[in-house]
Amino acid sequence: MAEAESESGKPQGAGTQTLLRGLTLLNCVAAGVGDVKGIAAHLGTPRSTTNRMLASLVAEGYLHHVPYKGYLLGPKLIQLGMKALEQRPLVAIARPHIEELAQATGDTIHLGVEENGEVFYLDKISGTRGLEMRSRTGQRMPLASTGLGKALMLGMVPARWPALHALTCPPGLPDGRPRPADWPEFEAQMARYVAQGWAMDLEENELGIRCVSAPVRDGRAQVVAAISIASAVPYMPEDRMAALGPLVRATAEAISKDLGWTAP
Amino acid sequence: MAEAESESGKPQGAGTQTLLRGLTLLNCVAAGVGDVKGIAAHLGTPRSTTNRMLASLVAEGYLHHVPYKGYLLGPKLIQLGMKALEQRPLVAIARPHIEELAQATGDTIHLGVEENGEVFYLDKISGTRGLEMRSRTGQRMPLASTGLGKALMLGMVPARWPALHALTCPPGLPDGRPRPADWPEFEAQMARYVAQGWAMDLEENELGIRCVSAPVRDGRAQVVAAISIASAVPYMPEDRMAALGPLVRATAEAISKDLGWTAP
DNA sequence: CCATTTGTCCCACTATTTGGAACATATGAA
DNA sequence: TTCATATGTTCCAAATAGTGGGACAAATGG
Repeated sequence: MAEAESESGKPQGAGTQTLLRGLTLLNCVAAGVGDVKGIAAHLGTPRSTTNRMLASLVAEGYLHHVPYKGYLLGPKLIQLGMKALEQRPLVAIARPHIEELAQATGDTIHLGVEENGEVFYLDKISGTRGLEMRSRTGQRMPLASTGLGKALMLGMVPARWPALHALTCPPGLPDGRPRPADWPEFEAQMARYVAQGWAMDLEENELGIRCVSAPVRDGRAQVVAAISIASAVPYMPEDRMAALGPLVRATAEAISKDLGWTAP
Repeated sequence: MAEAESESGKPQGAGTQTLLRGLTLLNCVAAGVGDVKGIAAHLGTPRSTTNRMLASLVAEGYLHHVPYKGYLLGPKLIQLGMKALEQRPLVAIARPHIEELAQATGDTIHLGVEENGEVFYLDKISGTRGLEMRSRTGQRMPLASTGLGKALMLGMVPARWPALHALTCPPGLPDGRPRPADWPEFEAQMARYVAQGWAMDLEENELGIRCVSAPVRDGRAQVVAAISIASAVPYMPEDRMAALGPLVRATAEAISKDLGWTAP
């Protein structure tokens, strides 16, 4: 079984084939592939091997099994996921701050970090305005089109901006879809955001949704996360955004202080 | 390596040692054991094997690694956990529990969620007492007059109760129709239900039908559903309801645990 | 500075996993 | 009903994937 080896002879994740296969299987099911045949196809394993793993995962509660119907992610994964959130000190530390912010604004608050060139949503407090945002904890989004993402980009060297911007706006993208400004203007905006210490998202990720955001720094002054206040356009006129900017920034700095950061 | 085999000679999760070990490892970390030595001890594996698995899990994002500090659950688990919540086939999960409850009581069992200020029936198991209830899966009912609804209301801020109560009892409602108690008394009842963790419906929705109910919570301790035991008055004297209360509650909590909820 | 714990390699041995095959059962469409 | 297909279940010889001991370097924390 010739496995993919990158260039030199290092067999990436060697010595744990069964484990990695099982985890890939879980991702398969997470992606919505719930039938044995489909799973076996994705994994490249024969039916007998696939069934053996499925049975074990079901027995341990990592999968749900509806006989002759299909497989779904099980309760044990919910438990693990929740624990994973709890264990992130960032989430625990930021909670009280973003709760206060949610209270004060009535809008939806997000907490996220950068991961592999994307935003990773770590926490969300839904606003009290009745409207529900599509965003979800555990979700990923592009950096350049989201408020959170732009705040995270404020902590990177500007040299990385073009690539990230391009990644969000691939050439030949159909019109009519929300997207960030084109490059030269995008760069100008970012420069302004750096200067003021907070960023904006003007319906660039989702039509009708605007937000203001700010970066969170750790003890080494590195940007490690970002928070944002998001709401529907009617609740987010220009002047309100201008007023909220310093507020997100202050909250982000409060969190940063809890992480050991000290104001310059 | 004598593995635990339950009673007869069937080796429980055979053919997936590495996978199950890896998952046990994740649970280890979830339980707060973040050092290699501790993990190896819990698993009963030598350092070399333990490290190999750890490295793979870190590489795939299932664990966080702070070198020479320890291991924490990783972002991939947050993703999977959230997906699991989305996929949560409430009905499938609750089924075995409510079937058991139906078996034990012989009464009609309902499973429902809140939707737009109403109860939405997701599942129903008819009782074995010969009488058939009008309720149907997919049906909607008021919150304040049904057992399910009141259990769902237990998870809301009490500030929402008056509106929901009023919605069920519009002014000028003709007499003789079943209805919940008038406001001050209704509130007193709800307070008692909150305290005991389960609710009652005394022919408030349908004459001749009484039921006891309890809320079901998810991993975030949010009330996401409710279950109820319903039957005709002759089968539901006061003292039986008092006895069934703790039973519905226990069943509801069993379902909650399957959804990732942990007892406070 | 020392005592521990950890990260990283190596490698011979074998227990663990593999995957083909055959059969029983359930599902859904005709 | 029938059929065609997908699924659940078991077996077993082969060999590969995983094991675990050991030796070394590096980092930690007192």
